[in-house]
Amino acid sequence: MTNSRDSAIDLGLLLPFQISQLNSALNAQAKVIISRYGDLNLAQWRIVRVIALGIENTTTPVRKATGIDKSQFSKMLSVLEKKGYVVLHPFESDKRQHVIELTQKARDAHERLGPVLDARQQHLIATLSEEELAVIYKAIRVMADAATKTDFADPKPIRKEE
Amino acid sequence: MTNSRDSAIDLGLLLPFQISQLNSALNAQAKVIISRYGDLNLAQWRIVRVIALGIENTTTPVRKATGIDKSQFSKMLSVLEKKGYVVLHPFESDKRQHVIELTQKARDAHERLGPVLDARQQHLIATLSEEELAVIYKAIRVMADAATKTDFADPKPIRKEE
DNA sequence: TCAATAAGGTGGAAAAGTCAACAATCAAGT
DNA sequence: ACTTGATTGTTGACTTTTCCACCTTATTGA
Repeated sequence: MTNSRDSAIDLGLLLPFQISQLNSALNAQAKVIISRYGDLNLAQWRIVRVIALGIENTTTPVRKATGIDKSQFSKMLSVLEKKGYVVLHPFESDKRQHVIELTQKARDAHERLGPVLDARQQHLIATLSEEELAVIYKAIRVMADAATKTDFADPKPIRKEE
Repeated sequence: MTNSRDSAIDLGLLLPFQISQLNSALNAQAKVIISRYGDLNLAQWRIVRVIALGIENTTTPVRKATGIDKSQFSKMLSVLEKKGYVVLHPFESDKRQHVIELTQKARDAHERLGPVLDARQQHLIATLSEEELAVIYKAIRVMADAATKTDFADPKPIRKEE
């Protein structure tokens, strides 16, 4: 399990499969690292990070930036509030939304964890060149776009019995 | 949700995050396609496929090839057995394991779905060149390997309070 | 042969994620 | 101002996934 030679990644199988495997490994790694530095889970950490980086600070944009389902986002946000990582303020421009403000606790957590995760990112891409990274970013965009279609080449229209 | 422009994929954020997003999109796509052709879920389908392709046919190697957690693997396998996709035989070389045999039903399912998923794969990589694909496969290997470490560069040895 | 250790499988609990219904709000037109 | 339709966030039920502790089988080494 800790050795990639055991996994299907070396079997030359299909790409989505390999990406799934890679994602699992990355998730597990992130989870271990994050839990070592506090009591946030991955989703919660991502919310904190998006806000700490100043990317967004109101609910809907943060939710979309993190890619979290709105149901889970609502739950995670209330957990963050309970644990004292965020304070929610009314958002005057749209009273359905909230402005999310990080507490000192959240900023501290971000300052401790951020560098560690940056180091991890460096570690992940250490052996890849700029050009290769550019290819990867492009491929992610292309495939994410292609993944939105489910009705492409059906070899046969299919009538099945069960 | 169906439009990648709304997601973090365009935000230039960290790689693991983007991979996670991509994986979600691919999963959702695969789920739709597979459910259209039968009553298997992704994990079950992968088990069937690994066996149908003749890669492995005993429990532990199949489990490792599919990358599924051993607990879930056990459950999925018994579901497959109940639904009549596989028959389990004792494995004389190691009585803890089983030999997994596909039924005709499973082979039929594989013959129907395989080509569809091949078409999907083609669709996903349609705009990528051979060289780019090679880079991607390499990057997946490299990152999957790098993801097995959790104790690399700690910027500071860290003494934390909680 | 007999412990001791490792590996596989199982089942239950916990966590994460999904889905559908609902109320509040907004935007746009009338 | 009023109505209609869409968006947002919340909640609770439900499903899926992940984690963990236990038991059985193998393997190793006295």
